[in-house]
Amino acid sequence: MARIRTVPRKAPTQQRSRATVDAIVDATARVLVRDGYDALSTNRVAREAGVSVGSLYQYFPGKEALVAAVMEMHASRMQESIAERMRNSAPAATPEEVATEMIRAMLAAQAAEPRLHRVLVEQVPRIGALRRLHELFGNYERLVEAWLESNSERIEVQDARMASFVLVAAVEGLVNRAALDRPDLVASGKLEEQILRLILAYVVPSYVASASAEGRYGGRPSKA
Amino acid sequence: MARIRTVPRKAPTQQRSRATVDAIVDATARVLVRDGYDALSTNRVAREAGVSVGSLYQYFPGKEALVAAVMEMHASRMQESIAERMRNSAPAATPEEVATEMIRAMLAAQAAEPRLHRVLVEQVPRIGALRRLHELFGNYERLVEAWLESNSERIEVQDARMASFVLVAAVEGLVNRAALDRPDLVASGKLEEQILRLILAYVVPSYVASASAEGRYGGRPSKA
Amino acid sequence: MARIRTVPRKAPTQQRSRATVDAIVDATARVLVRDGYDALSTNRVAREAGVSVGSLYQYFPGKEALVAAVMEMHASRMQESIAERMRNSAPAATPEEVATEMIRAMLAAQAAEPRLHRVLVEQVPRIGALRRLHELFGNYERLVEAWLESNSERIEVQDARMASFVLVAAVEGLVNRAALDRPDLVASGKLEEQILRLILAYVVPSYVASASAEGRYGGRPSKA
Amino acid sequence: MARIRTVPRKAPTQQRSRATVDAIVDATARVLVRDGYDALSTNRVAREAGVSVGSLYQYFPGKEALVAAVMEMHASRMQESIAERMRNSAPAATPEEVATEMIRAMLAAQAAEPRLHRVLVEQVPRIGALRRLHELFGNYERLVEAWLESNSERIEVQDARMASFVLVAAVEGLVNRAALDRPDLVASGKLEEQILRLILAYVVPSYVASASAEGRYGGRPSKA
DNA sequence: CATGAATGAGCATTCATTCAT
DNA sequence: TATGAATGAATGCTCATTCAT
Repeated sequence: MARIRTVPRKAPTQQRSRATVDAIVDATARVLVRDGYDALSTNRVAREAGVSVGSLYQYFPGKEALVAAVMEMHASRMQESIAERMRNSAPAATPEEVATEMIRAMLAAQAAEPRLHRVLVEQVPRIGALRRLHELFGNYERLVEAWLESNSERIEVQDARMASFVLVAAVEGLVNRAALDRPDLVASGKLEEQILRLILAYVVPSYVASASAEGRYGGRPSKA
Repeated sequence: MARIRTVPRKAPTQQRSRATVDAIVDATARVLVRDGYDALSTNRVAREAGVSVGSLYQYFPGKEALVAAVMEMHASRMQESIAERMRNSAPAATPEEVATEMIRAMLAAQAAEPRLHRVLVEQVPRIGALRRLHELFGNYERLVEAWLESNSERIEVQDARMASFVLVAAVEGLVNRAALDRPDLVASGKLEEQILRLILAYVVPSYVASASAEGRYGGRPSKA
Repeated sequence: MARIRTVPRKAPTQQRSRATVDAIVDATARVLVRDGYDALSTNRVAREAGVSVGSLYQYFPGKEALVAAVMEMHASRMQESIAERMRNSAPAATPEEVATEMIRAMLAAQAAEPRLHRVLVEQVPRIGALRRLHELFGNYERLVEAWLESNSERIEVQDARMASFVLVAAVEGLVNRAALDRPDLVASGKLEEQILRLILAYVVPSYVASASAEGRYGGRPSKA
Repeated sequence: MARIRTVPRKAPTQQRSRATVDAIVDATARVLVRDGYDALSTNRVAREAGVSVGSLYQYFPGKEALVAAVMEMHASRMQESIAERMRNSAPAATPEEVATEMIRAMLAAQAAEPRLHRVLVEQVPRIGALRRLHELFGNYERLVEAWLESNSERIEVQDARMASFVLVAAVEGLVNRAALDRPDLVASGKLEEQILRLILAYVVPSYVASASAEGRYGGRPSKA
């Protein structure tokens, strides 16, 4: 497979070109959502953007670069959305509250542009364009890791790094699958509840053990 | 996008036909592994199979159908591999043993043809052929649900159906991500251990709470 | 500059494809003559040949290969034309007669398809396609060299190899220029006469010296 | 092929314009040498010249005009170089000396910018721009004709006009072919020697006849 | 005059698909 | 049934040229 450049050819300096680039990126997102990755072509995007192919190639060396730009845009927005939420959350909070906040952030970030997110995750082949999304998940992992370590005295896992990978990967898969197959769980808030249980049980089993016994987190109320 | 048929045009009845079809499917798998989904074309597959394009079209209506057939083959083998394992496991076993067995089956199924599996998971989501894999996971869910219900007296979850969805989705995401980004965790067996902890902690927190205190499942040994 | 293949992709086996290939080569020659090398494109040739682009690409990997095929055809015909003439010439002949025969062969070969020859020589860039023509001239040189050596006792040059290069290159240039700028000289037979003088004077000055004094070869009749 | 203008759109009057035009022509020559005729594009030349495409089009109507300008420049320099040499040569000289001087001038003119010359001769014939070079050779012919006539009493040809055509065309072909295929002959000076023999033998066979017998001009020393 | 963003016709090339043999 | 020659729509991409700023 030939090396593929995903870097924009040149930075648009004038105002007019800035608008062109934006129109192209937006058009790419639209085509991606409407027709899917395989049906996306430079000519189609150009037409959709109301721009000539030539102009498109002035800024993007090809299909991959277009998708990479959309990916970048989407990842930035998700990132920002999450950062925003974290900033606004109470400074001193229980692990449970922090975890809840993170899960909600993750769900909200995906919920902003659900169809675009779906296409991006589902259809974009594992090319360079996904790197940006990997970074994003990497950031997540580090956030989770930090959270685990800052609560080390109450946490019951040894390897915080591995644990953060396990958690983020599991939650990611769960959220994506749910978005596809069980939107009802997302809407009803049950997904959130169950993810919370999954996470907390993994991290502090003893805590959930007692909470579950009281019927929280979808646990079975103890008979006694 | 035009409606795409992924169903074989006719079932091969004679023996020679059967051999032709097999040769084509095998060739597709080979091309898929060697060159990737994008480089796959009907002409190339036909050449690889030592068959004329015309013959190929006699049995498969197009590219998608080829990949679907490979997917079907792969999913069947995974299914069979798992069923086999489950049949061979002891009839009366602890939840822990059953869960371990299921996780191992899942990992083993993927490990059988790792490169094909990777291509299928990475590149094929773009087309509808992934549905077959989803079915497979649907089967999983029912298996897990049955397991949960047959152990209902010891299980600490209320809604077995939802729990099975949560578990399978989480594990699926985890296994796929790990296969792509952390093969080391798979190889070392740590992934298996952590998945086990994730599952059991979710299902029977109290059980893990005590086990974790003893240092099992990557838990932190209690100081006492 | 990327490596360019000029080799046909596959040999046509069936009768139908043989006709297709011929149609393509003929169309290439026609386009070459009518529109020139730069205006030649695969699509245009295909249209001219009444064939689809796809068919063209089945046999020729690109523009260069098309031109190479035409070149091959033309060179073969020239070669054959020359060989024919040489075979038919008297076995025992004076150097003068042999030289005359060779010059006539060269002129006749070019005269067969003058416009195609002109385009080929003038416009085709120095790519692989010209190699065939170089071979042809190489053959000429060897022919001339052999002639020089077989007449060594009367010939007044030392290095037959270099002399043959000088002769062929000079005559080639002369013939081409004359074909372009002085067709009158070609038609009147004066070019032939002058080339003969040029060659013979170079090879056996003493011979021409006396002949020229008698007014042959465009020489000035001696006053005496 | 559409009619192509190769004439500059307007003559640059101001000094700044003059500099711009020079920069463009120089850039064209550089691109021609570095990348060849096919890779030459107006945008590329503009970039190379540090000028905007718009400015380029202010002075040159297109790609062909650029090359024509370079050709013009190159031809002028060759012309000048030759005139210079002729002026500096001794007024009363033998035909041999004059011929030698002319050949040297021709070779030297080509040698001044060998790579540019090569590109121009090899790749540019395709467009009309070569006409300028033909003019140059026309000038040569007139020079040679004059020389022949001023030595009419010693020259052994009748038609000086035709003879000059024959000589210039033959030498042109020889020099070009040698530049492409036998640079060794050029470097060693043997080409010069052979051209001299070719010319003189054609013009004054009797002279060469005796000289050749003494082993000059690559002749075979007479046994006696 | 200079700039460079924008244009779009046109080119090379591929590939799913058909159908005469 | 099998073959493979033929098709042509569609894709990625370039570049000469224009024109608003």
